Amino acid sequence: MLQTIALNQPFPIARAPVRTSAYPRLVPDARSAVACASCSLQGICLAAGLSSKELARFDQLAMHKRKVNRGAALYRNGDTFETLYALRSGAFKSVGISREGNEKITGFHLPGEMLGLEAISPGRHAYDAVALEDSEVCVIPFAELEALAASMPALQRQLFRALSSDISRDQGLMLLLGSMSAEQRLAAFLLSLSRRYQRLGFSANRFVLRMTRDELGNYLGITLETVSRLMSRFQREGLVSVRQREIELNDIERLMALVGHW
Amino acid sequence: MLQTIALNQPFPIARAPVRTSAYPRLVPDARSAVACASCSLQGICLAAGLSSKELARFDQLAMHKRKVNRGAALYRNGDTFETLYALRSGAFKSVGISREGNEKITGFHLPGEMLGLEAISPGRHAYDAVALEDSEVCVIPFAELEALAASMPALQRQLFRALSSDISRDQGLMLLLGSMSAEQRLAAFLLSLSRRYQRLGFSANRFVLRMTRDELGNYLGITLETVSRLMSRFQREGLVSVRQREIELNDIERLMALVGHW
DNA sequence: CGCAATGTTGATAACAATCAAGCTCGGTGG
DNA sequence: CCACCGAGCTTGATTGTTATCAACATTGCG
Repeated sequence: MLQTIALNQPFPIARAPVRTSAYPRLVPDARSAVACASCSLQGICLAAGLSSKELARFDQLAMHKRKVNRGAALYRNGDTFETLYALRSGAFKSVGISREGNEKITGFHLPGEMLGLEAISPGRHAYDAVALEDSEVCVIPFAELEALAASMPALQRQLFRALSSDISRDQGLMLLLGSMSAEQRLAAFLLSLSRRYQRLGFSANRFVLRMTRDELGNYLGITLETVSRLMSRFQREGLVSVRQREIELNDIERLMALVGHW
Repeated sequence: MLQTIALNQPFPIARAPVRTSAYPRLVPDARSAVACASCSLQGICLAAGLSSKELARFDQLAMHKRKVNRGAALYRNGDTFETLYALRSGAFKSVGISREGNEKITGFHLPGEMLGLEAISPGRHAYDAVALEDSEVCVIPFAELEALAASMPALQRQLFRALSSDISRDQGLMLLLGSMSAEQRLAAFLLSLSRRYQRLGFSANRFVLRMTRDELGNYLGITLETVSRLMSRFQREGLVSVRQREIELNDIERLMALVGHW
């Protein structure tokens, strides 16, 4: 049975341990509901806006769940694309790998988000999706989803929305990578995480990073040392409180000012 | 009547003038065909893969064309989203503008590409689409497109593909912005343009940039001075021949080596 | 013909990367 | 239970890339 954690408090406050595995997993819905109808992410995932009758049919399709352990891949670069995934609990990173072995992280994924959308067109995955902690996804066969969408306008629309918002998200990151200083990038990242956790029902100003400094820097296009220095500086200046991966945002206003209202 | 230009030779070779307006527009199909059936971009745009009967219905939908003069906007940040656009001729940039007035270019668009996809989910445009030269687009009302897609699997699939490949494209740019040196960014950009022109039936190693150094640098996340210096250096090293916006790639192999096989 | 926009090149400065050392914490094994 | 080990994190010193500031060149247009 899954451990219950209180909302608005995604990590224990007193003397919390540091290692990732020591933090409670990111589980928006403590009850391990199997049906979409009783899933806490219903309003966020593809199922949003479906009538109860439609939801039942969609449920059929997304019935199959899959657990992915920390460090394991949901899919890998080169795999043929057959299914989309909806993240139920846990967290993932998307990683591109060059022939030289350089890794580049293009995204972090929280519960309620779809994985695999970028592979529809080429028909193959171009990235690895690696679990940052023990996670669970709903498996959604794409061919059947397509067929269902054709007869269910609300679902078709949700799919378009999901794809479109992936594009928006990426363009936001492009702004970040292409025109912000290291300081602005980190501030923007913390603010964006804050919003995402809030949407999931967690606190907007206290959360636990799911990734290492190395992964974070990789994603932001800066080195892990720079991330570390900036965290320290933000703390010195009273913007945040940092204890390893536990983050508390103390002055969201000033963080936004740093980013400069992009 | 539109001016005819030879394929594989998108700019005149001898003593070409510099200003954009002096170059012939980017017009893959010299005949100003109105129907999709006779459009040279048929294999590239949404209409790809439709039967002739389906094409006729789609044609109805995309019948309306719109001309946009150089410097004018097709849509602006904040506009409500109602239609998608397929670029027939010319070129666009997508520009995000912050409250401080900083501009950030998130994409350049060539004929055959769709504009407006990122606005589906929020229902409003988050960027300006500005014509880099006199251009023409097909106007596609989204609500009707959605309805048509529901009854036309091939079209639905094309829409999914278009959305998905936008995501891929953005992620490619994120790799570029997040983990490449200025030199690698420019090389990668030139190679990517080369591929895109080739797909349109133009030469892969001779083309004309549609944007200023400023816009190019903005897009790549580097300054216009750096762009200029790198162009000069690439030329000194025999990688390319540059005369203002006319580019000839002399050593694609070495350019690819620079980028490092991302 | 001269002006405004665009592009090139040089000198200097700033930011972030790299290299390097040491610290913290949690897991592991004696 | 304690000591040690290693992954992850922090901090400092130095270097290098690219931004910034500045001057000048080119070209197309009015």
